Amino acid sequence: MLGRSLDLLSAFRAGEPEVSLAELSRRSGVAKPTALRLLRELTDHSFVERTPGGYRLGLRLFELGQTVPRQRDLQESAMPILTDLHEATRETVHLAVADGADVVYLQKLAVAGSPRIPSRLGGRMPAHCTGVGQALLAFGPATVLDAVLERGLTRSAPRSLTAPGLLRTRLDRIRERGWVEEYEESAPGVACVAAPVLGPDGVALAAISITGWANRFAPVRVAPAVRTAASGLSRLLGGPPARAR
Amino acid sequence: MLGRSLDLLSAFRAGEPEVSLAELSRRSGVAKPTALRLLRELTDHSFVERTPGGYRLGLRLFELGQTVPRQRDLQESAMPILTDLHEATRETVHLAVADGADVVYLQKLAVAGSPRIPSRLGGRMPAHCTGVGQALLAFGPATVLDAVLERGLTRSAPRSLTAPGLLRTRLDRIRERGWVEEYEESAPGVACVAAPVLGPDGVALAAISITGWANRFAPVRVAPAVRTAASGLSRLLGGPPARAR
DNA sequence: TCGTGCGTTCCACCGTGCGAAACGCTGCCG
DNA sequence: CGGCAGCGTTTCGCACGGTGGAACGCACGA
Repeated sequence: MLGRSLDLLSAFRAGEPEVSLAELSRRSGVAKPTALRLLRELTDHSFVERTPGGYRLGLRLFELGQTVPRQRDLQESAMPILTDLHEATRETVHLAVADGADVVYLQKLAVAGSPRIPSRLGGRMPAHCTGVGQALLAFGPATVLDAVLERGLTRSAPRSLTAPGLLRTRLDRIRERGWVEEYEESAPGVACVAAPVLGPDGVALAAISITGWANRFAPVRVAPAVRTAASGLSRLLGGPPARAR
Repeated sequence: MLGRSLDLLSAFRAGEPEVSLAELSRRSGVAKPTALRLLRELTDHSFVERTPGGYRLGLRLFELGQTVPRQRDLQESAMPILTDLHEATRETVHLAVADGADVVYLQKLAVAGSPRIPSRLGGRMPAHCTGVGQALLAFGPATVLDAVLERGLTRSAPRSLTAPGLLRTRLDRIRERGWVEEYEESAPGVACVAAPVLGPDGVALAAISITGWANRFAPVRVAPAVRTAASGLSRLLGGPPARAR
């Protein structure tokens, strides 16, 4: 019963104001009578809300979501640093962690006029085709890279890396420099600079990035700011400053 | 089974890095073997994570929490307005909605040096002793006031309103002025100005507030800015501008 | 060394969850 | 206007599966 309920919760999608019971049943594979019963119980606990046209996720999930320690602790420590970086560079700033073969965005400070990049607060993207992801692949636990290679390198943009050998070469380069310069790999026309946030054991537990239009964005110019921000956060979390040459 | 799982999820508290299985069992009333089984299944789906000393809520809940339509749609529309208000006044800004007899904070933009107020993003507080709550009580659906009166008026600060009659008088005054001036009712030394955000039917569906130290905070001075912000958001959401005399 | 409380396993004891089939309703299309 | 498709909901036969008291082994602290 629990498994089915969690399947139902996972059948909701970001950006949909409401979803019908029949559609939730189809997406989750849970039979309609069962889905109806489970959704009623989830509604009683405010995890789901009934709407005229069906159902939507409930406010209770937002409340619980805001108490997840892995997000909350990191985001609280990072916020002043991310705000400074955002004001100093006037570009979109991200904080992300690795989860399986993906990165999950714990914070995103956008800017009016900046590119409409596919990243979303609370959303996830394949690690190999984002700047923060490549920082985590290079400096994070080996399990992240294993997961990426096992799943295979999907293509998010025309210039996404899809060959494992090229990815390894790229990661070696990133380890040398200490930061990532990603160019049109997550979306066309978009460039990104990222740096890892290291924990007490010297392994990356998060990454920070700046993203902007490739045609007006000099990565070499903003890299010092990103690295300073990442080092500052590393220090706050008890780690060494980000390594570099 | 589902009810117990949701009870377990609700047994976690904000700010706790991890909780033991025994403690979760005590708080939720679920027997230890049952709690163990359910936590294992929740861990398999990433709703919960195992830690050295017990368990913590998992990143999946943060992800789902960020796709709750009622929070996401409102917060996305409000963000530019809240950011402007935050920069213009340099005080702490909140966006909240009503839920039962409480308000839930959908957004909070804090300021260095501002009072450490008990509100927390994703957190909830009794509606009657917050500025946003009083705005929602005055201009929101009657069900919110009913819920507050039914639960009774708890005291969050020495100056909290606890008499139903006084609350009604206060709400009448708020309806006349169109905005809330709350003075040390949520926490000592803290003042707040709030205004309702009206939906297409003219009923408040959210509220915006500014909070700061009472000794340096002239509510009459910042009230126009809060009301302008609330009116702007009302218009965006298809409602009339906030009423006032 | 002993006591306490932890996480975990065992197992007897009950329910309870599941989904196919069917129903009544609504909206759309010919 | 009638027929059809798909919806939300109910019924009910059919299995399992969930529950928690008791007990265990372990770790920690006094």
